Amino acid sequence: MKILLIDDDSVFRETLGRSLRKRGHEVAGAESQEAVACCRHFQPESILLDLKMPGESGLALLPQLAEIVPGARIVMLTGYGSIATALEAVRTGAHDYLTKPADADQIEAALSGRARNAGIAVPSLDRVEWEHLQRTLADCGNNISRTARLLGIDRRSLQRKLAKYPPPR
Amino acid sequence: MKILLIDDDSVFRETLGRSLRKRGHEVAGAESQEAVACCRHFQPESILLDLKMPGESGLALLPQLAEIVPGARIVMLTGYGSIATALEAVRTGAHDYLTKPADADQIEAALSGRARNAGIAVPSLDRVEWEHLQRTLADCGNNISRTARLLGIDRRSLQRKLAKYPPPR
DNA sequence: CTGGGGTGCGACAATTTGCCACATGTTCAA
DNA sequence: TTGAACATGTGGCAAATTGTCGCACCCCAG
Repeated sequence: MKILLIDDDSVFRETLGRSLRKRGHEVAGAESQEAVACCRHFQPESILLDLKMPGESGLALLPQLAEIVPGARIVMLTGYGSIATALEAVRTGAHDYLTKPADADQIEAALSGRARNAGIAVPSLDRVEWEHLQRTLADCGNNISRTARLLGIDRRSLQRKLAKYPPPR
Repeated sequence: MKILLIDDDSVFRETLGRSLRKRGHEVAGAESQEAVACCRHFQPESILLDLKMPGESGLALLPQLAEIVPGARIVMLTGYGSIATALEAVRTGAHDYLTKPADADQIEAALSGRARNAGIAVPSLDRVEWEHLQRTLADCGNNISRTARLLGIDRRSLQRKLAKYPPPR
């Protein structure tokens, strides 16, 4: 399968690209800038599109890509998910939506359009907390003080949480 | 606008129905059982469908309703929200997806297809924890031990949380 | 330059958790 | 009927987390 990875993080593109090639796919990578051109040349069957990128938002890119390769399966990827953005993505034309961290298996499944996740695993309490926290933090433009106020916890506590989880991921 | 409310909670149907009628809509309500038949007779333009119902899941009902009234706008409603279920709903044919608690304004907006969004109050961390906890607990048939295991916390801690929050709320 | 915000961090008391134990219930199958 | 397996309610305690203050430093509009 011809897959195009669009993400401004080159390390991520490389890592994921390697994994997908091992599985027998033909992979190309691109930053948001080159995305449109690259898509035109490469004519991928599947596209993995990062939602949050410095330059143009993945959401803006989506319609353009869909026009260039109408048959391609487009999957949005984002660091933290919210239902609102997921719906937004799907409405705009995405076929699926994933949140990081997503392993190569999940990504491949989504790109293939294979049904995944029959059983919706119940996330742990910590997991839920972490996701909500990340989402809110992003909404606040990484403003820790404001985030803490919104979440109703002390800034110090937020700092500690942030300092603790990140490493293990 | 002709609106059909499908939810097994009659109180909820009544309350919401009243609000929507005040806004000048023609509203009918139905339980999951009667949903299909009711839909056939009423021929609504919009349908609000509860995702989680005792009998048949809203998800199962969705395709049937869509067939009966192809032009209707179908909005899923659920007590908790997860990206996975939201996508599932949209993939199955829903036009939008809301999570309780949703006020009449939000619901009306969604049913009308108007862009809503804008001010989605950020829930506090405690609030998120509480909701996820309640939802999981319900999934486990109020089995505290199992819930605690799923959530990755100690049974004792869960008990204490349950004992603490309820009163104020 | 000054005040208002934001960030990072140390310290300490107040809470909350994790964990074990024990006494009852319930349920199901031998 | 009896026993094993599992659920629930509680008590107790050490360990971990949180809430709060305080202080130093940055940055930026006034």
